[in-house]
Amino acid sequence: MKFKLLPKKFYNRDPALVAVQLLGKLLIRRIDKKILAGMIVETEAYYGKEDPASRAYKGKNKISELMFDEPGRALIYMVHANWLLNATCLPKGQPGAVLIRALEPIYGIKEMMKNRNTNSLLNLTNGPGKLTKALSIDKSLHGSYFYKKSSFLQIAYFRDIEKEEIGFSKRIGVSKDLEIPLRFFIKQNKFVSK
DNA sequence: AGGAAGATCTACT
DNA sequence: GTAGATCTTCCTA
Repeated sequence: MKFKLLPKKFYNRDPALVAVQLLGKLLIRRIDKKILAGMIVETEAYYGKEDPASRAYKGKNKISELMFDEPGRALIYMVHANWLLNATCLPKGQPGAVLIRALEPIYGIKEMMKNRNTNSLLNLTNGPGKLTKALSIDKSLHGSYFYKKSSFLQIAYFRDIEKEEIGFSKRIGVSKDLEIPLRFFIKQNKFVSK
């Protein structure tokens, strides 16, 4: 299977814009010669010092460091016993990231079910911690380049999403959110978390 | 060395 | 709808 990967410059923009445009794209996890992949159906945007919910709110630390790095890299860290997957945005020096919150499973569904130890398709990847487990994503993939052919973690073009299909709301599970909605999802998709 | 926090998940009512 | 479990990183001493 051949996929056209998103170029680096795709990520070199405002996180909210990248978050919207990541909807309908394919997240690919390569393991040996197998692939596990799902369509991105839900995202959230995070900023820097003006965003109290951001890891980069208080400047750099080991986790947020990568948010200041070049765009198009995988930022992975643990919260509440779950690995969360983000894509870095904005040019080097400016912090920004998009959290991938939910996928619609496309390839390797059997394998994902094994990883998650469940038979329920609907509950396979409908949450940030669930999708990382389903695709066996962990700290070892931290810093991967989404746009490189050699990466084990990639994002490719898949489906076009119309403006009318996109819904938005405030971010979920965030104690101090901003006033503007920064969560984006595909309306009427069954795999969006509630 | 120890404790607290955190962008969650599951199971239960 | 909510309580409890779970684990890694960071902060303070």
